[in-house]
Formats: sequence, C-alpha cells, structure tokens
Amino acid sequence: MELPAELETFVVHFGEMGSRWGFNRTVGQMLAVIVFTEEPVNADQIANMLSISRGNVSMGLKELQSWQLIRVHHKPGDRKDYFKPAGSIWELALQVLSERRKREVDPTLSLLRSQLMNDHNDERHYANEKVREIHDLLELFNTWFDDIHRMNPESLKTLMKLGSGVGKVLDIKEKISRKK
Amino acid sequence: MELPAELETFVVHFGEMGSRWGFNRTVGQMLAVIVFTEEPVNADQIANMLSISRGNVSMGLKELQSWQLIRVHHKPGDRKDYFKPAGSIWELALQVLSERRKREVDPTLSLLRSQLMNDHNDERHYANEKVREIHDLLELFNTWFDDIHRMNPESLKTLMKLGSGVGKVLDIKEKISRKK
DNA sequence: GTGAATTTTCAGAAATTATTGAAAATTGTA
DNA sequence: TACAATTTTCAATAATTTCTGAAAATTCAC
Repeated sequence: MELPAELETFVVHFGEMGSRWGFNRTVGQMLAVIVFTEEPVNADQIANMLSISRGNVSMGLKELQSWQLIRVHHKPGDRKDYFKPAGSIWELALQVLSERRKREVDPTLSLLRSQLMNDHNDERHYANEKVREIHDLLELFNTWFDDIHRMNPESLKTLMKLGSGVGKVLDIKEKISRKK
Repeated sequence: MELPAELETFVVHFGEMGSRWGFNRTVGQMLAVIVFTEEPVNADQIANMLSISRGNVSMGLKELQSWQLIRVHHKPGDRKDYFKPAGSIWELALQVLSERRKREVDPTLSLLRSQLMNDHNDERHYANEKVREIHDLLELFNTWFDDIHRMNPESLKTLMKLGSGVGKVLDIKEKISRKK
C-alpha cells in the first residue's frame, strides 16, 4: 500500500508538529496515516507508506496506544493487527489533552503537594508563596478539567460556543455585587 | 550567587518538565530560578547557580523572552540586565498556554484552512471529512480560548470554580428543550 | 571617540533522542 | 506440539538537539 498523494501534506505536517504535541516526528506521521485513512491499516502498510522500519512502526504503535489514540482491529481470516483511531476527532483531541495533563501537570502538582506537606512550610519565604500559588492554580485547573472532561461532547460544544458569553454573565454578576 | 538549597528541588523538576512544557531542560531551570527568586537575577548569577555557560544563558533568556515569560529590570548604577517574571503566576500560566496555542494549533489550523480553500474539496473523500472536522474543532477551540484569555483573572477563576456547574445548567437546559 | 563592561553569536563538541534490522518472543492454526 | 506468521526487543548507529567558550557586536560612561 502506497501513501496516497492527497495524504502526503498532512503526513508531513503532522510529522513536523508531532514533537510539539508530545510525541516525535514518526509517531505524528503514523497518527496522520491512521486518522486520515478510512480503512484500518496494519504495521507493514504503515512502514511502507512512511518508508520506515518495521521495528520503528512497532514502537510508534505502542506509543500511540499508550496515549489511547488508536485501537487494534482484527479482520476475519487475517492474523495481522490492523489499527484505527480510538474515537472521533473530538474524542481524540480530548484524549490528547488528558494525556498531556497527566504528563505535564500531574508530576508537578504532586511535587508541590509534597512540598507543602513538609511542616517547614514557612510562609515568610518568597519561594513558599510561589509554591502555594502554583499549587493552587494547577489544582484548580485539574478539577476544572475533570469536570469538563466528564461532560458530553454536545454540551461541551455549546459551552465553548458560549465562550465569553458566560464570562459576561459573570462580569455583570460581579459588578452588581460590588455595588452592594 | 549560589543556588539556594531550598530551590534545588524545583530547579531540577522544572528542568525535567521543561521539554514537556515546550522548551528544554536548561530553559526550564532558568525559569525556575527566575520565578522562585524574589530579587531579579542577572545572567552571570544564573550561569553560576546552574553551572552552565554564559552563552547558554544568553540563548535561554532570549527563549524565555520570546515566550514573554520574563522581563528585563535595571538597577541604578549597574549596567547589567536583571530578569524577573513578566507577571503573576496566573499570568505566566496563561502566557504559556497562549504561546503554545500559537505554536501547536495555529500552524495546523492554517494548513487545514488552505486545504479547505482548494476547490477540489471533494466531500465524498473520507480524508476531506476529517480535514473539515479537525478544522472546525481547532477553530472552535481558538475562538473559545481568545474569549477566555480576554477575561479578567478573577472572573476566570470564578468560572473555573463553577466548572461542571455551568455544565449542569446547560444539561438541564438541553433536557428541557428536548422535551418540547 | 575611546575603551571597558556586557551581551550575543555561532562553529565545533557533547549529549540526547530516534531509527534500523536482525534476533528473540509471542501468537494462532493445524 | 510443531511451525509459520507476526510482533517486539534492543544493541549498534544515525540524526538531532543542546551546550560551550572564544570571538564579534553592542552599549554606555567618560
């Protein structure tokens, strides 16, 4: 199976962006192939389309599975593993955010938490103040994100479209309470 | 100036996380030093505290400035440049998100946009459907984020604390309109 | 304008990360 | 169980990224 010409642009781009999204060039390209190809693809097809080694494909697939972005699919009478996206584009995006939070926020939060546990948590120290501030911010972000993540996609879309609308409501509410 | 012992943990951690946050180990460590130190610090102090070369510090500072995370500060009678955070923790966090959107979302969005411009935008093709879906998702995310970013920190905090509260309101609203 | 203080640049070196491909392990079928 | 198909592993190598430090550029006080 050859890489279809109309996919080339996206494969190249997803490759370039890959490292910014948290994986590497090859893994990004593999994701592009899997997302933009209607039929599930197998490892040999991916290796051929991207001209990379079979071993590299194997590692990349493991990575994409650890991100829960792809799923195995079996075809009757074929022992090969075929891969397809683990959900809709919307679900994949949420999944990427979720994994990134796990990798980018959670470790820091747990360090800050343990730091605040230590009783020598001297509030006079500037650094301790900052630790507290970052901790509270990340904690707020995390609970907010959990909330959001639990919402069904349609409500979430509606909420996002509302955007500053919600903000305006809150601003008005605030102005009123300040006048009291 | 020596690296204060109580900062060591954070410097090491910010270093490890650096690459996940979009810069490299050294730049992460430099950010930690600047954020956790009350007094503005100069390039030589950073180089000494982190035991890295003066040239490396210069490049790192440029990077942090390109992210708009730090600002120059001048002391009277001292020609050296001193550096301090460009804002509160909250503002720095928003700034990181903002820069990352610029680097991680905008390039993809502009590719997808140009792809949809091309008239051979054949809706029968599976790949084109996906292009459209990703485009719409990123567009929605971008306008939402712009909205959010314009809000004042206090309203934003309130909104985040509300979290699923807003979601519940929307869910109820939806259930009602479905019954009609 | 001169020159010392300071910052920036960048070629080469070091460190890190990604890739290959052959061997080992696993899986499924007969 | 035997064996062929398939996947995974991992040591060696290749590619990329980061770092150093000396030289060049800039800045500013006199």
